[in-house]
Amino acid sequence: MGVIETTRMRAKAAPKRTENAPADLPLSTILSGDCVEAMRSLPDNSVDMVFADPPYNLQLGGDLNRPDGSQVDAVTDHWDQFDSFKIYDDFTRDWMTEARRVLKPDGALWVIGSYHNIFRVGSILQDLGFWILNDIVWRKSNPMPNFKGTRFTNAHETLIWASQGEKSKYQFNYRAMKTLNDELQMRSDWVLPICGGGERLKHNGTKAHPTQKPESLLYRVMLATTEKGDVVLDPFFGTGTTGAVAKRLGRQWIGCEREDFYRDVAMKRIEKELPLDESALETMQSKKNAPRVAFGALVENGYIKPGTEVFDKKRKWVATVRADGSLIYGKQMGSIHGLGKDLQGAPSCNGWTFWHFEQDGPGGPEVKPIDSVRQTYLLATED
Amino acid sequence: MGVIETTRMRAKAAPKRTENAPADLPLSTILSGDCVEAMRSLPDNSVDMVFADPPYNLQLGGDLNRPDGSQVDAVTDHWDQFDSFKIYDDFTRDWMTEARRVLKPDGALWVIGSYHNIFRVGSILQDLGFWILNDIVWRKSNPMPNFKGTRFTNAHETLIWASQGEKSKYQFNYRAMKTLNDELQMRSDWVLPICGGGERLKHNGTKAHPTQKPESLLYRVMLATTEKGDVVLDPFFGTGTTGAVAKRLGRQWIGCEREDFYRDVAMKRIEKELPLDESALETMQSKKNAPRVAFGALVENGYIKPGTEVFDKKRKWVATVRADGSLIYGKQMGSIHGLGKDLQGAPSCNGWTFWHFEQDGPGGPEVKPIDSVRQTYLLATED
DNA sequence: CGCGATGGTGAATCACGTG
DNA sequence: TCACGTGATTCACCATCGC
Repeated sequence: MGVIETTRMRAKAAPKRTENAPADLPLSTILSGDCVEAMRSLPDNSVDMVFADPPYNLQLGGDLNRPDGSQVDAVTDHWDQFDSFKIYDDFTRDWMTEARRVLKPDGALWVIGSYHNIFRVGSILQDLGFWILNDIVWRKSNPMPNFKGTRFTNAHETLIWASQGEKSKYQFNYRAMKTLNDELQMRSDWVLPICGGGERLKHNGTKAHPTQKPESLLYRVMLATTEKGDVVLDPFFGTGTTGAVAKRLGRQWIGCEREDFYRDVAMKRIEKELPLDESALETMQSKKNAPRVAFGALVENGYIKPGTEVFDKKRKWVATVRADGSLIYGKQMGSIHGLGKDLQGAPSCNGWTFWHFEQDGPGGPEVKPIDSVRQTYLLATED
Repeated sequence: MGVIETTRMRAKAAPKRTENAPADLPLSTILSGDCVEAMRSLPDNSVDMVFADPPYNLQLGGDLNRPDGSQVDAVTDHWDQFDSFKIYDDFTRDWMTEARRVLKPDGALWVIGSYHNIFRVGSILQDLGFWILNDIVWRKSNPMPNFKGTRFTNAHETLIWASQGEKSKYQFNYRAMKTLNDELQMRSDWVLPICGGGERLKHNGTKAHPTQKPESLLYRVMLATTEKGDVVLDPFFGTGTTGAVAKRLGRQWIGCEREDFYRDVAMKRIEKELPLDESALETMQSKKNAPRVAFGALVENGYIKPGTEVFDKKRKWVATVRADGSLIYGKQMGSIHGLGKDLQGAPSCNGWTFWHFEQDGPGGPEVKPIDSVRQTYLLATED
């Protein structure tokens, strides 16, 4: 599907990720000049993530004044002026096409925008074949009020997270996000303060860049969808928030930035940044990443004896472990997963958490899921 | 600006609004058949607001099961099936063009969608010449989780509020919104629960419509951007939430709906709906222009005595008025808005209508909202 | 009547490797 | 490309029922 015919990146096995990026990548570098030209110098399929904070195409009519008469420092820099939607759309399609080429087949794109541009960006991204995974609302805890009282306070910006295609094996650190959110799934609305205070870069007393993003935003983006050592490309580098957070989190980075002044500010900023040490970078891992253990191996190795009785939480079914690691219940038999599935009449079943057994504990017999034995086995057999 | 040349509706003085709609408008009617055809029967420049909840084009894969094995009842209805983005875009452009014609020059369009369709919708709306005023995020307080742990919980939907053009004199009831939001400017992110419980329409025990919207959402939309007597058109009427809320708030409504069954359900629903009485509506109307009155001023001026007991309609909570105009309930205290909000656990609360008190009347004690005291105060202090 | 346990459900682009 | 086996995975709210 898609209006525009594209070379759809098809599903492939996720390549083994290493901390070593291709030797010809200009890591920790801010490329100068137009970002499309700059990206052309990068090889195909070479970066793990693209984070883009493109110009917003703000259409502010004249100057905006606060009630006290002071003027709002609006985004009126020359790089943000576009004569029409068409020019903005062409610009968007250009940089995004190049970003798509540089991105690995299983890499992901993040773009941030406001209602002025995000609908153009989202549509074009879909037309190019990207597959939207989530739209994320950055809900600002301290937005600028609507001084004139003519609209709702514009209190959020929108991010789009997209993979190269529907079947791509994108990276999502589910467990790390759940941990970060107090053991609840991370939602699509993030409450974060805008960039200010000491974090806001100043030059001669005024803000160095009109739309500097908070580091907390990039922190969450990278923690959620990259691994240590991954390469992050930012085509609109600005003052280098992406680079600073990447360095801190042990990710590699490449930036593109047209303005000499911003490149200067960004490089100085990133040089000052200190990387977190190894132990701090450890995040909660999903069970998906653990090596697979066959239930039969536990029986073979004596962790569970043939003849052991296993049962579900409510003891509705009590089955017996056989020497080959299969279970038997009356005349029905099967693997821990298959038998659990059949007995419940469910579409599927995780036998590791469904079946329990009794074990002697300090205060008498204890009931534990058989998964606890697997954990013990994994610890004991670690290199 | 705009890719497509359109007849831009230019700024005009807002026409004097009356409660009498053009005589040839089919008010309180659900037009049958395709919504584009149905709208063709309506005259140019005749409705004050269009609220549209079009199909989202979800593009779902196979079945989805919860961790407990139960199956998610997905939206797989034929009306949500489109073969390509191009077909969806054409569909969108068609209904929106017709809606634009029917809409008055100073009228406004509201559209709701998710990331599947909202970027297409937003782009096309801009191409047609609509001027986006806000994008509003409906943050669901109780969304469905992401059962497989593959993405962020999709916890919001997006609404776009747009005028016919940049210079249109659209309606925005700033003060009503501020009052509704505990005397803070209403923000672009609204926390509201999804439609469930007694509000969710059922047919033979199952939901009558897969995507029924909560009345609170439409309530806020209409309270913010229409006046009493305004005509609201909903091209995707479904079970008639727009009609029901319009009737309650004293707005006129016209719906379009293809499915006989939904039209039946909607008509029966709206017939049962009771309009708010004049005084309640007058109150809301007057708020827009009324000078702001602090509850504390009423206490200061003796309209309400400190120590007065105030309570919600069901008398679940009985609080006491303190000298500074704050309320106290047990150990909790706050403004009339803040305490009401906290006790209910609601995102916001209009204390003026939430809290009531007893007053001696001709036939014994009467229960009145504290807002009635504000009205008395305003009358007494007029010039 | 209150309280806890239990079960149902909502606009959802919802797994992955092996053969 | 498809079929198959393994196995990872949920939050808030409501309705019902038992005590």
